[in-house]
Amino acid sequence: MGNNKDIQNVSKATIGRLPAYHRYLKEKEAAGERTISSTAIAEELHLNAVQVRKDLSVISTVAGKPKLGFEIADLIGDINRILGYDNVTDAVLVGAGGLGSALAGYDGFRHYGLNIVAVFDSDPERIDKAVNGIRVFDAEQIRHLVRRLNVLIGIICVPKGAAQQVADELIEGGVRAIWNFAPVHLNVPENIAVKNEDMAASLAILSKRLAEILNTEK
Amino acid sequence: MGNNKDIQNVSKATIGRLPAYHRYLKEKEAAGERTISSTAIAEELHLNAVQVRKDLSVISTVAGKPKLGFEIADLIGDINRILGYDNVTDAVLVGAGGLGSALAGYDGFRHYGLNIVAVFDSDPERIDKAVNGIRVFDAEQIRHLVRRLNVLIGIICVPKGAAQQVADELIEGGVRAIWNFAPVHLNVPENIAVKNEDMAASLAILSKRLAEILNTEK
DNA sequence: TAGATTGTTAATCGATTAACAATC
DNA sequence: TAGATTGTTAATCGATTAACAATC
Repeated sequence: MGNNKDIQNVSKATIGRLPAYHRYLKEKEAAGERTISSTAIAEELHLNAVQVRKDLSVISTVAGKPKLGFEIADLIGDINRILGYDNVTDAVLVGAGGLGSALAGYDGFRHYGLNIVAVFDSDPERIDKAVNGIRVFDAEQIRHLVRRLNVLIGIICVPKGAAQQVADELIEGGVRAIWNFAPVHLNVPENIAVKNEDMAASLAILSKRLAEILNTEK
Repeated sequence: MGNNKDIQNVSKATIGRLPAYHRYLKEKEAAGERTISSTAIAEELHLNAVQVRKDLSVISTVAGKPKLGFEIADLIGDINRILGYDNVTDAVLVGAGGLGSALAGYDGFRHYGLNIVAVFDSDPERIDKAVNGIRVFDAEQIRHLVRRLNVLIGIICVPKGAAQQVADELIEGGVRAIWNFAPVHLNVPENIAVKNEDMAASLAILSKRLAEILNTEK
């Protein structure tokens, strides 16, 4: 049903900017500041001030004050609540290769409310070892363990040939959201959320901007 | 000034979809198919067929044929050319930690025309070792080596506290595009392209979709 | 008070989708 | 030929930005 100020009533574009606001606000808070204006945020993050104000109006429970701006602590609290940063969500990660191990080893996810409870791999060399203190299980166990641990989020870091099958098994186990780092499109039922981390797409967009910049110089 | 069919005349949204088309077309080509319809692509990638057709019309040099569709080989060639997949661009990577090493170790970048020629780190333990056959240099050398190697793209995989300084040094060395994996906003001159790989933003968007899905079920 | 800053309505922009004629 | 499919114009949608009144 949902609170008026919850994640569902916030546009995808705004949601995507909230983590950047959060980081900046945390920085300012650590520096001892108490209030901040939309203008200041916009300037720092190279955004339009009206856009920042609109974003904040959608998520903030405490209005800003003309001349003063917003209470930093209030805004941080609002973003924490909307993005679920203060309640932990469990996830499993499949694929203990380079990227998978790096992600499992990244403690920063905790700040985003994400807790990786198990890692899976099919290589006997890796099974039963640990990555950053998280045990690596046999990939055969995915369905079984995901169900038992009642996990809703799965992170896929396997080579592209294995990704679809891993996705199927995660879903069979009960996962409802997949964060996919493998360079393939996954076919999943429509009641499953997928977010592709498409490095090739990012690189393409960077290349376009580079081409534009180099071109305007001539 | 630029060909009519080049990266600059293609919208950002379209550019972001090209890598997915490319992967799918390669798959079909490997399976021995010769032609493909926009409908088939749209169905597989869960896109709108008109959107696919429009994307293809912007990038293709050879028109599709009613009833038949497009020549797969032609489309692959067009995307290769537009995204620069068949000419190699050199890049350097800074930060040989978990994520940096994983990226340096990912040979898939070669297919995207990206060639990492040097890695930098400030940890003496890592300097002069190699990651995936790429030598790790002292981060002190960034400016010097980037200039000597004439590299235009820098990839940042250092902890957030070090990212801004690394960016500054890369730019001083002559880098014009930065692919930033550190969770910080970088301040750079406006003639420098930056693409932030913001994991927190991706996770936030995935969480939103998950919340929606779970909610419609009740 | 004067002016910086908020919050909102309206205008603009870019991207997606619908409708449909052209054609192999 | 009939029908699947392309290519394009117009309509819609979502997000950004401009304009401006409200207010601390």
